[in-house]
Amino acid sequence: MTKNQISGYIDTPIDLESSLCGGQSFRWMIKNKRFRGVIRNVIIEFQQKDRGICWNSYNNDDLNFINQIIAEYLDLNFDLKKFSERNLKDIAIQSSLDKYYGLRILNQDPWECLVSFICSAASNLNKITKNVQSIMKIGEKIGPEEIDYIFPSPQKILTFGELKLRNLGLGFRAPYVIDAALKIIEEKINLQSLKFSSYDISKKKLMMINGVGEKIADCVLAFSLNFSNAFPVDRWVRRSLINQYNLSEKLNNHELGDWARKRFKDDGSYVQQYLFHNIKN
DNA sequence: TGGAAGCCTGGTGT
DNA sequence: AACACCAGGCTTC
Repeated sequence: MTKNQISGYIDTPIDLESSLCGGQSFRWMIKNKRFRGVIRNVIIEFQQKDRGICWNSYNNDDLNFINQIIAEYLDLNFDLKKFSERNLKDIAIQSSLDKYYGLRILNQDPWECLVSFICSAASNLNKITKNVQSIMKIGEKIGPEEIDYIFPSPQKILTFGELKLRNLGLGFRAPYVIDAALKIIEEKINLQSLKFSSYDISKKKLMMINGVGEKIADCVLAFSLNFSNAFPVDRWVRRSLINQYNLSEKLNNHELGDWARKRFKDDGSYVQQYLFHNIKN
């Protein structure tokens, strides 16, 4: 038997709290200042340490692989310093950077991300987390902790059924999750392939799913499909845009999103998260 | 074609 | 204590 447990250190500013538990992902558990979760079937723990973070993996000891999936998940190729420099004159972005420097856009599994944000409709962080974590437990348990599950496949969720999803507390969102699972099983949508389509086409495809409108589609595009120009507009970001950039209350969320995508381009997803955190907390 | 009601349900405020 | 009201949105009318 191998030990299966390895660790490492990443010397880059990463704010674990805002990145992992700030509303992009809902499956990280904090215990003794350690953030535990599952990335690509590998159980990982992160902890803030000195200028960066340290990590442990528990069911995989392939160092190259772990380094690679962590770098991908935490978007380590994105240069926050340059991001800040590009937006030096933007007071709203700078004031948020002061507080949340190290907040990063995650690269999550698209299926898990899609289900999570379908659950987010008219909900709140606590409730979404409960919903997502109970769905997660439909999947395979791979470790001793409460959080150590592989997120269930579309087929598994479909088999589990709408009624039981309702009973987990999803409410009116349950049939939406089922519709998403169905469209993926029937290959009407291939989430992985969306990475290689344009922003507009990928977004339209996602919005074919019942319960997925512009906001949820943008979240999935930004937080799991690597579309850095995606800019989800919820009521908080709406308020932030109107206040900080002096925009009219009369603009609807679609128009605000268009405005932001034009203005921030490939910084969009980062700008959105920084504005979101700054207005919420 | 825009705008508001309705949807599940847990949490918060009164 | 019980009750209204709302929440990181979408669909329907």
